[in-house]
Amino acid sequence: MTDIFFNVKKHSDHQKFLKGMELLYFGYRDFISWPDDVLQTYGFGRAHHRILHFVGRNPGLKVAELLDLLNITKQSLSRVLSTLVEKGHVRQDIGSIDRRQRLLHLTEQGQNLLDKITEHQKEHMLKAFKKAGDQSVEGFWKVLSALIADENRTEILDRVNKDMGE
Amino acid sequence: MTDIFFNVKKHSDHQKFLKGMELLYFGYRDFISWPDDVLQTYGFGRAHHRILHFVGRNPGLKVAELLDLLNITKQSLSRVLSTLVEKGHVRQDIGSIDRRQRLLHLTEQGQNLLDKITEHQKEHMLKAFKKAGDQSVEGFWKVLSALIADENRTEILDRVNKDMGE
DNA sequence: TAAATATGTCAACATGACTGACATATTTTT
DNA sequence: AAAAATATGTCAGTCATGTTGACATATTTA
Repeated sequence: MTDIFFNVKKHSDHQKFLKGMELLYFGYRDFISWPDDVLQTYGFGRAHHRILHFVGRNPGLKVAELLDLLNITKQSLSRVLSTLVEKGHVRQDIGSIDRRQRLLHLTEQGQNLLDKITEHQKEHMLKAFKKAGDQSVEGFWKVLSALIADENRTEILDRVNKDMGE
Repeated sequence: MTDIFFNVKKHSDHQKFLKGMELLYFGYRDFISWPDDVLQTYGFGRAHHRILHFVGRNPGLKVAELLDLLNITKQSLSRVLSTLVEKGHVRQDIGSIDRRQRLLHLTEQGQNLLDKITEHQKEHMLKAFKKAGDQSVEGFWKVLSALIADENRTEILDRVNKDMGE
């Protein structure tokens, strides 16, 4: 990579912004599209992947917590979650303290599917991390954290950092 | 920010991947949603914003080049582009050498709209950059560049780096 | 003159989001 | 004990943005 293009001091504020948003757009677009083919073979889409991921990361997550985390409506969640439950990838346990609650877990089948979906995406991201270098990865995390809306940041960072960096 | 959570050496590969993808998801989601309200007052969406942006960045862009850059179909582009042309934000010039081509430019009105849409998003991103620090911004750019699919990277980086870092 | 190319349009479909209202089951409050 | 509140699910309709495949016009190239 031509280092001059990554030298922040040779960029005006406007140029920094343009480069930031364009790289974010293309990097995100390409990264997020990686699992599309695998998802499609199961009749699933990106929203299904998202549910599988966050339920896997937070076993016992309540439906209301998931709605809040993903910032989507009940209808949006229900449409996708129902399919995952029906097909046996997610199971809903009744809350032991509050039996109205539905606590979400991946089934073994769901975990296997998630692993399969994630496999190449993980490989791709780790390869990108290796190429960019450890310090760049730390910077990447810092900028992204700072891009998260103030009102969401604390909760999101708590969840993202769960069980790591200790 | 608690530095320990950004210490890459205290993360396994799996943890690096999880943190990367989750921060990318939330950072992108929140950042991209900023202009939604302004867009909506014009009856526009994110796809309109995208067209305005890339046409503004590449005056004289051919329709086919835009299709290739955004990796979408003619139908998708046409639906959105037509509206922008009809409402006077984009104009199509006939190519002087090849009169079949349509060369896209923002009108003054379109540039004004783009400036308005972009204003708070830019402020937000620059604020995030300031918070994270110059070295983090360089890392951010490097990781995102490496996340772009191999087959897209050269062309995208050429366009992104146009007129900057010299 | 025929073939190829650049672009536009059409209708139908898919995915994933939203609104607003209504429903059941359970817990909490009165 | 009854009413109110809460957790979740469902419904129908709507919207944004993507795709497919076919067909069209205008222009350039062979």
